[in-house]
Formats: sequence, structure tokens, C-alpha cells
Amino acid sequence: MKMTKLFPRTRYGEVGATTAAHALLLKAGFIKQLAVGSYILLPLGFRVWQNVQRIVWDEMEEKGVQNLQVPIMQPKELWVKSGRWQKYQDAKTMFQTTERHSGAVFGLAPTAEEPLTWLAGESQLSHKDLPLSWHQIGWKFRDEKRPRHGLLRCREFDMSDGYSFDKDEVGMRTSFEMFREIYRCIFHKVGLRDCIYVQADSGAIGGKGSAEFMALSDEGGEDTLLTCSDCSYGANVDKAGSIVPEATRPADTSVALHLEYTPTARTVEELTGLFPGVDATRMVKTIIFTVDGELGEEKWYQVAVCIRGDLEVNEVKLLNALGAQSVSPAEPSVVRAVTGADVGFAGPIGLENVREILFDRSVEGLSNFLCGGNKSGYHYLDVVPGRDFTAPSRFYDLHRAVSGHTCPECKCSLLRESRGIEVGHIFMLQTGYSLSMGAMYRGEDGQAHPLWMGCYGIGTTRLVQAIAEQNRDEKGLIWPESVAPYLVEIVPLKYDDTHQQPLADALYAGLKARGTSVLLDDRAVSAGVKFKDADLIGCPWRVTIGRRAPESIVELWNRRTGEMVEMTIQEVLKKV
RNA sequence: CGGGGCGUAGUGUAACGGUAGCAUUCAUGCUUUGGGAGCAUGCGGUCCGAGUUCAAAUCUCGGCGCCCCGACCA
Repeated sequence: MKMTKLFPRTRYGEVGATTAAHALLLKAGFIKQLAVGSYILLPLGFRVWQNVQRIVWDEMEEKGVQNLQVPIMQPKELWVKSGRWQKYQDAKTMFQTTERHSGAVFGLAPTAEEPLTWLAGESQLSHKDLPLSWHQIGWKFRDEKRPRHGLLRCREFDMSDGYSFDKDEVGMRTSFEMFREIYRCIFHKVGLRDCIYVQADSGAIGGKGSAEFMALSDEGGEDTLLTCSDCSYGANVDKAGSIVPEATRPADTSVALHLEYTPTARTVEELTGLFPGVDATRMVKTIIFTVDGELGEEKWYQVAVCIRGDLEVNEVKLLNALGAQSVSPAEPSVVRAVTGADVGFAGPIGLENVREILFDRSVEGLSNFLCGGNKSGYHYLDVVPGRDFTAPSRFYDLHRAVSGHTCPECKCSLLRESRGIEVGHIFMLQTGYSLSMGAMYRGEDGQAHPLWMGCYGIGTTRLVQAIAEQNRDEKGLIWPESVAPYLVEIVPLKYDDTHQQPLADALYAGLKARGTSVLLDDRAVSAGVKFKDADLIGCPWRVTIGRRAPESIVELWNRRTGEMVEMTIQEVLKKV
């Protein structure tokens, strides 16, 4: 490609972007926003994306996963059958369209479990056909409430999605591990420099075991991860367990329950100011949540969560514990109606107007603690479970793990938090989809058995920006060779110079003949402009043709290391 | 979907209710060419609709668009 023909030009001024890579992709002309959450992949961005896709297709093919392609428009009936239609309607996640003549309704693919489970079910599979795994790359549509950060969260995005079918749980786990390994290879090959594997929550996809691949990035990372500083434990904060610091012990456990007048203290922080002898680990927060428990019609109810004062509630864990559709902290008016007190004074003693009080594990064994009095302006002190209110029969893991808690795996080292971009997510689906959709295989015993499934996703457009996030400097992008839009950029400083042009053209032709992707800056602009643009676009190698052109000497420059070596174009052809 | 903010030229910005200006990009010409060069000339704009007013970029209402915080996710 010649720079005079390359669309578009790079941009000079500021661009409205939220992350460094997003800004660079805009400035260098890789992407252009068309509407909220939808981007045009411009020629340079398109090439990177294609390179990523090619690596994914090839890796799948090589590991025995069969590539295919599924329609974007998926019949509503399939989704009704799996039970996800209503779920996605309620969450307002799925775009849909209607066929105008027949009135048939279609959902625009947010994933493709339904058509592929259908295909598996239609195929009269025998145990001899298993394990079986399929993969496609295609556009996905999700009506994201707030698209942002360029390619990182779009309403329309490209995703690689794989599906595995096995005859039993052991097989499913084997397939899961196979995809995990494929993913590890893919993320390595595309040039992610810092990609970790963490346990995750399954969300709307369902199933039991799920794990994510996270490209670490402080700036672009939307997810918070907790990793052990010692062992291999890592988890999304939604999922992460942790061992919380020990509570301080009360001086005297025989003290009777008493009510304290605390009109100015609603939060844990304010209470620690008021009662210096009682730290946050000896307080119990009671938070009222409004829960939507049903699919379809909204059926709201309230629950209370009691948790130690130094901890926060993890709403994803709460959602899973309740098996509900959504939870959110109750409105102040609801809190007043339920507790009879203003926000900040709820407690487990005499709290009756909630469907359930859930106790976090952190409260287990806690005694002589402080909690709200369910009366505006009052807190109880020296509360003893069993004595002052019915002792909980069950404790849940509902707290949010944070940096400094102890690792739940090795139980000795501390967890630390980091930020990551979710580039891949793999799920063990069990038999949920195959049972609801009737996808069975014929076993050795001659009977029909449900297929054990797994599904696996990589955000390929997202991955383009994740790679950029991890491969850049203050001057611009630094593409890994495997995905670079062009491997080499030739920069003749004066293209119309009688020595430079023949060298530039010969090298250009030589590289092209060899099948190496190459960009030639044939513009009549100053050297500074060419260097700035080359740095910005970020091809891994730059060949500068300048003052030593009369001797047929050019410079080979490495964008990442900044290393420069003078050589002939024949030597360049050998080196890159 | 809840909360907040902003819409002036391709981009970034300025203008008390009274002449829409500046920078940059772009086009043309000349001089330049080892790190976003200089001069000259030129093109190009108040998101849409209604209202208030002698007069609206400016005030009011509605719409649309975009951005930010939250929940949801590849």
C-alpha cells in the first residue's frame, strides 16, 4: 500500500477518547465511530482485525474444532425453547427484527447457543460422533446500556464463538480444557503481553463453571480482578472469594444488649467516630435490597443483607444466592417502609418486613456487635445472635473481595486487585441447553442422553483494541508482528530524490514479491510528518531511506526497541 | 434503564440578546524537506422544530445527537 492512497489521513489534534489505545486508534485512522457503540473498521483497523481473525480460525482448525458460520438472524422460536427469549427481553439486551410478510420474529445474534444446540439436536448424533466442537466468527449484537471505550464495548461487535458437545461431564471438562488451551495460544499469538486466566461469574449465558481471559490494563480495564500474590488463584471480583481479616474481640461478652442514641451516625465511618472502642469489624451493616425474582412480569420483593461493617456486598453474589433476575439497593422510601427507620439505621433485630435476611459469612461467630436499631437515630450495641435475635441458620458468601484480604485458595497470601479487559470467556454449560432444546445423542446403551455442552467466546474487535492497549507508547501504536496492519513501512524522506526513489521502489517490490505486507510513504511531505505518522501507525519495522541513499544504504528501525541498523535493501529483505 | 453534562467549520475553541471570530485541517501557488516547516490566497459553521423579542449561537419548551457516572457484558 502506498501512503498517498491510504485512507484516511492521520489526525492531528485532540480526539475525544477515554483510553490511550482508543485515542491512538482514532488518531491513526484505524476506526471511526458511526453511532453509539458501532464503529467502522477503516482499512488499517480492518487489516489488524483480519489478522486476528485469521489466527483464531487457524488455531481452531489446527486443534480439531470445525469452522462454520451461523446466521445473525435467529428465529425467536429457538430462543423461546431455550428459555432465554424472555430473559433477554427483560434485560433488553437483544435487538430484534420482524419479517414483514410473514410476521416472523428474529433476534439478532447476541451469541449462538440456540442455533447450534438445535443443529446438534437435529443431527442424530451418536456417541461415536462425540466429542464434537464447532466454531464461527461473526457479528454479534447486544443492546448495551452504555457502550464506551471505542471497540471495548460496542452494540455491534465481532466475536469468535465456539461450542463443544460431549457425552458426559468428564468429556465436557476435557473439551473445556482444550478450548482453554486454544485460547491461551491465541492470546499469546496475537501479542497480548499480559493476559491472565481468572474464575468468573456465568451471567446470562448460564451454566456452572466459567472462566475469563483478562488482558491486564489499568486504563482500558473495565473489570476488577483479584489475584493471589503467591499461588495461581485469580478471579473476577464478581466471583472472587476471600478470607476476611479477623474481627477484633470484644472485651466482655456478657454485656447486655443496649440501645444507643446515635442521631448523627448513619454510616460505619460515622459510627467508628462515635464509638472509638468499636471498630468496623465489630459492626454489622444491614442493607435492604429490592429483588426482581421472576421472569416476565416484575415481581418485586425485599431482602436484607447483614454483613460486617468493614465489608461491602457483592451484588452478583447476592443475585446468585437468591436465584433472582436483578437486585439493587432499595430506595430510601422503601427502606423506611420496611425498617420503620431512615436509611442508616437498619438492623436484624425485629426486622420482619423482608422476605429473607441473608447473613454474610463474615457475621458468623460475631458477638457483641453494633447494628442499626430499626428506629431513626438509634443503634444497638453488644448484640448477641441467638440471644437478641434468632441466630441465623445459614451463612452466605456475599462480601466483595478486596486487595488485602487473604487468598481463599492457598489461605496464606494476600490478594491484590488489578484491572482487566475481558477478551475471552469460557463456560461449562452442562446440559441446560440440550435438555430445554431436546439436543440428545444416542448412547452405547441405545438410549437418548442429553449432550454435555460448553461454549467459548473471544471478542475479536475488542481484542484489536486490547492488543493496542498493551502495545503502545506515548508516540503511538506498536503492533505485534502477527497482527500488524503492515509489517514494514518504507519511509523515503524525499521520495522524488533520484537516489531514494529507486531504492524505495525496489524494496517495496521485493517485499511484496515475498508476500510481506508493506506500506510505502510516497508522500511529498516533510520528514517530521512521515516519522510522526509512522510512529503513530506503529508498523513493527521502519525502513528509512535518506542521506545515505547514494551509497544504497538504508536504515532498519525497530518500532518497539528503537534499535537502528544501517544496511542494504538486500540485507533488509533477509532480516524482516 | 436511573442520574448528570454538552451540542458553533472536518477537528479544537471564542462571541453581554445586537458584525459569527481564532487555531488547525482541507484546496491552490511559491519556498521548504532527518522529527507534525514558512508565506500568500481560498473553501467551509451556530443540531432540528416551535416560542419569547425590533433582534436569538445566546432566553424558554420539545425533539434529536453525543459524552460522563451506575447496573449489564465478548
